[in-house]
Amino acid sequence: MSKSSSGSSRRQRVVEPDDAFDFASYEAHWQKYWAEHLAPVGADASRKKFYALSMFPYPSGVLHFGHALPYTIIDALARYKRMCGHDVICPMGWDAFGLPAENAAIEAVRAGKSNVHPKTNTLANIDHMREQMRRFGYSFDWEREVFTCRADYYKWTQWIFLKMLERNIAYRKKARVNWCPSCKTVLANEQVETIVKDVDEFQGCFRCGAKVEPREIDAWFLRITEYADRLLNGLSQLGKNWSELVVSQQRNWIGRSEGVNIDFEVELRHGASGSGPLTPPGTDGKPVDRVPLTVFTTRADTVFGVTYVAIAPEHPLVKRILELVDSRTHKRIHDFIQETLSMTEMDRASGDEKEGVATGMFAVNPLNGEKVPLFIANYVLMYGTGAVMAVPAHDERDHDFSREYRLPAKQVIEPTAERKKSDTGQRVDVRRAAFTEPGILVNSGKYSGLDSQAAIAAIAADLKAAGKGGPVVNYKLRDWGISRQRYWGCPIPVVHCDKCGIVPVPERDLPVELPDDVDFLPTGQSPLTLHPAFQKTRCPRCGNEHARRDTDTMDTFVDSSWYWFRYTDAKNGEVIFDPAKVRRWCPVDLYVGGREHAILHLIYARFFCKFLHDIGLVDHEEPFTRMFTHGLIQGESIKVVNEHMNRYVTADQLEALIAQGKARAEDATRRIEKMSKSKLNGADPTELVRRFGADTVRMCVLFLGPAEQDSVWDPNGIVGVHRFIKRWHETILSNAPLVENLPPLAPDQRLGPAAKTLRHAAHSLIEKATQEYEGRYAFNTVIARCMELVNDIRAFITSEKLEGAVKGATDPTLPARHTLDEAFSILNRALAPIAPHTAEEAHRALGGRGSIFGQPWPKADPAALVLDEIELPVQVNGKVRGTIRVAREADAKALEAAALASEAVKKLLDGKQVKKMIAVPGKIVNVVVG
RNA sequence: GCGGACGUGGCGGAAUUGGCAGACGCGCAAGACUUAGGAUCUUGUACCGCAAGGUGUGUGGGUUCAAGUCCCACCGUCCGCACCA
Repeated sequence: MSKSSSGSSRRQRVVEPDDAFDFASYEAHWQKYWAEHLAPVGADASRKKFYALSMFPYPSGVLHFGHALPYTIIDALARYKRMCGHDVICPMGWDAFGLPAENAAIEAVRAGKSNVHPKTNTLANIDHMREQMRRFGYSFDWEREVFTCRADYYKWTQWIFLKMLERNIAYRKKARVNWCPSCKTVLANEQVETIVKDVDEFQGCFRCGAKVEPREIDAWFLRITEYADRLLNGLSQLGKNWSELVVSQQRNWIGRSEGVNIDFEVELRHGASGSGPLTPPGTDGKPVDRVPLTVFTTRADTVFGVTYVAIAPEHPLVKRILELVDSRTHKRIHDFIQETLSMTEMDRASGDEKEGVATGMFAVNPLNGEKVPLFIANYVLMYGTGAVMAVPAHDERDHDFSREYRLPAKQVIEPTAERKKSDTGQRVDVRRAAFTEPGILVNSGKYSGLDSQAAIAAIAADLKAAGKGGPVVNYKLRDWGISRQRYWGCPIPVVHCDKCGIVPVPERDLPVELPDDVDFLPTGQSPLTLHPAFQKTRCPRCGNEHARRDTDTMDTFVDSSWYWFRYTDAKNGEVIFDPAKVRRWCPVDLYVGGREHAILHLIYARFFCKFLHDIGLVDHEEPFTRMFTHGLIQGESIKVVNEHMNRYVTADQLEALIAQGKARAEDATRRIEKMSKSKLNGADPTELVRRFGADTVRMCVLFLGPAEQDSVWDPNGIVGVHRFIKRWHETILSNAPLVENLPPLAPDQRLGPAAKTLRHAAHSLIEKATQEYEGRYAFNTVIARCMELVNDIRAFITSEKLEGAVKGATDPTLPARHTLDEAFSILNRALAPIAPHTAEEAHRALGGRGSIFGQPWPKADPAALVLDEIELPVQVNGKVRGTIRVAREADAKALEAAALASEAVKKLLDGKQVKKMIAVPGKIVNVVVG
């Protein structure tokens, strides 16, 4: 209620900028100037390099707010680094393969439109977006531009694939994959996400949200698991230069766990029945074989508490069991497996019912010789070995399952003495709940009395010695399936030959070009299958005329896993890149991008970098020295639900509806959500650039809040920033004559107190701005300080009465004018990275030649940073009661004296005893009275 | 459940090393200029109180001369992962 009433009072107005402030023409002028005069990159190898990179976009057709923030950040920092004298590259390109273009084309074909080929569309989108970027004043190095959909790029994507094939990093296998029935293609595990719709929770496609289905399919995989440990170790080296969020998510995703493999032995019996007794010895059926069954556990210390063994429905042993069990059991197992496997692995995981079937077989515990029943259970995943030793007493999942099937729990761990003493640790009743903490072993033969950690080590060592297992490391990370049954992607450069099998396309025949004339309407099989001329080829090995090309295309994440290397040598037609150029520019010094790529793109990119390192192409292992993850700019959506309607509206529409009596304020629900067309909560950055200018929009997205935090776009908030830009511009333009052709200061001309204060403000701004641009990236605070300086400057001009005075060497205001001149120059340079057009304009207005980006970044003068006199707070008993003005270098004694002499303290002291005084020079004085 | 982030005025946020909480901006209020203002400028604006003064950074404790900041316990919000044995 209070929310909706405050909402209706907060009127949203259409704010139009002042016509007299002609930012549009000067922005256009400077954009043209930069295009013609930008200093060539890489001209001077003696300068320190800086590689500024932002994630390249998918060319969807329009630049939206999701782009404005990262590109503004990267452009501001690139411009800053150039001013600092670095040799900077800040390239841009296009992640141009992918489903949206293909889907749009399909839609258009179905709607009967023409000229909608994904290629045509994509290239048109790119031209449009490049132009939008120019309007923002982004100083990207367009001569390095890459397009993943062009053969001159994907030739090298294919080349990397061949290198991976050579090294057995790429391989083919039949696998259960996630199939998106709507996109009609395979998704990688990382591309499947949990979707909650109404009350339903299911595994859906990260792109379209459709429920994914499992499918068995022959597909190409990249052996990223081979790199699991290196990917993990690399994370710790990145340290504080990567956000903790990304690092922990990647760590989690790799999911390293150290444990022990233990070989149980299963007695296979012919005619075994799962309905038989569950306690050993199982005697139904005839023994036919004994086979090893390896389980993986992180809690080998609980091995004496095993009361059954469970295997995953996909476990290879299941087939053998089905051949042996009696017909009733066969049917039960068969039905159970059918049911379980019809779900995706992740759906299975999200269900909470633990179910399973007894096989009638028994497994022998290698450590104590006990025979325990063997189950097939839905809660066991094909992780580790796909088999677990179940310990209901010390594992919650096993405990749940054991209750369902009335299996015993046997306690083998006791809390440590220390744990028993604590308030939560004394009572352990394994019949009621599993005790999952580590502790001291009991009922565990010779291991009894050991603590968990020691027992795990001892048991692992003994198993190893006995040849029945030993320590192992497992990962959650799976190999990366890259085959996609879609058209608009990079063809996989292999040939299938009936005689030779899979044959790689020879390097000299690259690229395998994606044909244009393909019927790409989705049928469930790869569109390239329907293109006989593409598919039919000679086997490069045996010359067989009836070989077929692979008709799948690669996951587009492959394309984007190496693009930043190509930027260093984008036009090279001979090799993927000149290693010397990569040595010059890489690793990337700063990579800016969204959190949505924390695991997908960033882990693939790191993997590719390590691979290219291994084949000797690059000499570093981590591609991005610093990763900055920016927040999302969200919008406030308004949904009106009443008897007339149930839909999203804009703020203006809501107002109109209320005025017409068609809605009441309380019918509206406001929510902060990701900007989207359907929710009408978006803002079009290009439209805002037209109305307010690029500098305003650039500054505005940075002023919204700390760049790594999500923030809400407030359509009214832009006016404050726009006003500031105008004020800054106006202040410089109208006061430029005050500092025109200043004669030098004579040695005896000194700054007055106001000038010293202004100088102090200007130089501390340099310190502040430098610190932020160097790495803290709290641009909002830099902007705030610049606003303050403009306010200070204006007040200074008024208070020093600079306007009226005559200029000349004898002008008494000359020192003040010099101070003003310096403050102007500092202000302009501090703002130049963020608002480059206005900074250029201001620089030019003050008589500057060329571009402001030819100017060096200012250095703070230490002398200006210290004031002669400072104001310090005085506390009495910890509460601020007043201030004192003291000399800058006043020591503790002087501070104490000044404090005692101050009115505030005298008044409060009033005869009371001073117990203690704390005086911190330069900070504070605290008087403690009794 | 595990992991991460966060909690400060009407709002976005500042306070980086324990040292004047609320910078800067929005909004709001009053005034100036103006034919007009949704332009521009000036002033005010954490809360309670006429005031003196008091209270105040999610809650409760603690350390300290001094805590938004450090420690302990809790509450809440958001995000990610989630039967990984």
